Amino acid sequence: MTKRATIADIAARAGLSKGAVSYALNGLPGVSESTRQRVLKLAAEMGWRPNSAARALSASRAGALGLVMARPASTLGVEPFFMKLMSGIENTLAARSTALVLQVVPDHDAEVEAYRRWWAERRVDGIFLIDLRIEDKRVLVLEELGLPAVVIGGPGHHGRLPGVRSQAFGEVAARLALASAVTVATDYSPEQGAQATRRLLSGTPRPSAVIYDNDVMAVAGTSVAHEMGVDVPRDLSIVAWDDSVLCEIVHPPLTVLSRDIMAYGARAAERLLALLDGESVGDFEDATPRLITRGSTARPPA
Amino acid sequence: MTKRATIADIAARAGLSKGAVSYALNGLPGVSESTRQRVLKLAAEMGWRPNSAARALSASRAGALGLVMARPASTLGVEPFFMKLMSGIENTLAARSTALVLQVVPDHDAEVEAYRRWWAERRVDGIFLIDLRIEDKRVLVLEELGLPAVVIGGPGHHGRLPGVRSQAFGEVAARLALASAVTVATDYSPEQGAQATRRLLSGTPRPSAVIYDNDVMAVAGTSVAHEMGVDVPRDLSIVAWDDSVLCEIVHPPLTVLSRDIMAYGARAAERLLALLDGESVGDFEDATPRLITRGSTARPPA
DNA sequence: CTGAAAGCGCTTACAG
DNA sequence: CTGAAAGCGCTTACAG
Repeated sequence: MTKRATIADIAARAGLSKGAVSYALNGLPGVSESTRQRVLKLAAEMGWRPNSAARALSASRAGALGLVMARPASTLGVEPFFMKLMSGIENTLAARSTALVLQVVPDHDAEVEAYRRWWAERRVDGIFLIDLRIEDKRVLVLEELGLPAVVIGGPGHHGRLPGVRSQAFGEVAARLALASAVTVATDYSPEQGAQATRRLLSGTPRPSAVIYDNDVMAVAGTSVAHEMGVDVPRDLSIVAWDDSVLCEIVHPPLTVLSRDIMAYGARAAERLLALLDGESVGDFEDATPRLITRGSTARPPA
Repeated sequence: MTKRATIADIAARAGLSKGAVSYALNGLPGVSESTRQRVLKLAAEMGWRPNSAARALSASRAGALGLVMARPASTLGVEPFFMKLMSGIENTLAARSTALVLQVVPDHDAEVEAYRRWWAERRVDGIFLIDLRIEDKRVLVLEELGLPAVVIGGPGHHGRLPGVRSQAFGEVAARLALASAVTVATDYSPEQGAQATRRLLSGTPRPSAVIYDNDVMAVAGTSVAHEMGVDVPRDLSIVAWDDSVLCEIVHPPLTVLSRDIMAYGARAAERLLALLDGESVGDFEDATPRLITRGSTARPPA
């Protein structure tokens, strides 16, 4: 096992004090440009990287950010959204030598517990908060603890207020003079997606189109249509909100609203880092979705 | 923002030295049972938790384990395997106050870079290594760095030697006197799964059954069969290795080989923790899969 | 059984 | 522009 270089090692080699080396390494004023260059070169040669614990202890910051996913075990991992989000966050953090600490818990109570523990242990400097609800108790806890947080709209919760979308849906339906426009609430699981579809397709009048709030429900709904002998897209158009490979591989491939989720995660990470640097960051917009037309949508028969 | 309690605070309240409090808190010999109880009670009252940085610095261990996923951005998140695995790992770690640090990178080179960085920064005490190949360079790097690791078989790489399965497949085929038993290599993406299926179904004799090494390929393959007018399961039986909601929601629902991935992750975490405690842990077996028969398999017509 | 002290590897005022 | 020193909150020999 190789040996790790410390600031003391660099100081000894450079004939400087540890303090001077620290200033040089951190780009702080107080050392001449020539010494700084010399120190930087030595540090690179010796493969020096700051000991995260030592820096965290002395600088009172963990150098890590936290993300808790509250999800029942059964639905875990069915939404590609989260892996992509994490990847986006993570790319940005790595460039700033900040770690992402992840915890998966069954519900919001456990999530709050995780925040309290992280705070008490000084594990993380800030939090990515997902699936925000109205009057969310998690927000209160984070404020009480003084843990900076950035809110990320998850699948199905695009931005801060889920209700906004149902309202917009209603308004557009009215503007287009649709005969009817129904919103059905689900828990985003394929089971409930299938069930809601079955109910809708059994009613009269039968809808000519359904928009699903995630990819798994859309795929489940497509399957239900098949079973019931409803042809997609001739008798029923289907749109999935948030694309994924799933939507491409089913038959017919689904028309989707697609967002660049990795970019979204990256922007959220930049936001949180800026917040920690003391910059005041306003609310930020969700990624704007793009419509990708595939095989599941068609003009209804006249 | 509430104030964090430190060992010094407890010591002051208890009228003890910091050292004594530390011994009491860590269950070390050297304090009377009554003082220990008193200290424990005080600590709980004051909501004390060890400062992770301080403990890491003095004890020379990070209190965190790392998992790097090397995946091209495009296929990220399509396999539910990883979220479940992380969740299993994570549950076990949380109980031992150990954090899971995650990094997503595009390839193995970047993965190795991440290990070096983590090592230099003392970010993690050990590594969960996934998708092991034969003569994997990552193993060498981890050994060189002295970073303990536990190998986890990922989707498609069940255990240490992918090749073992093709061989077993051939042997069983011979034993059952099958006319032919072909193995096609893919990159586990739905695209290649679809492509391989198309090729197989266009050949003569057309196979009566296909076993896919993950869920997405199986779903893609089912779609291809539909397109080509091959009825599943009458003309073609399909089995997916590793269950997921996907397999349940497509039409017909797929017969699968299912493993309890969360439990598998939990066991891997126990292994790695034991390794760090200096116990010698042997190789451990992959989770044994269970066959769940659904609608995609049938006896071929005589 | 307990206390006083050094040390982990950094950062950061404070003197020179 | 640079050096010596204290401190972050723990752990851990070492004396008593």
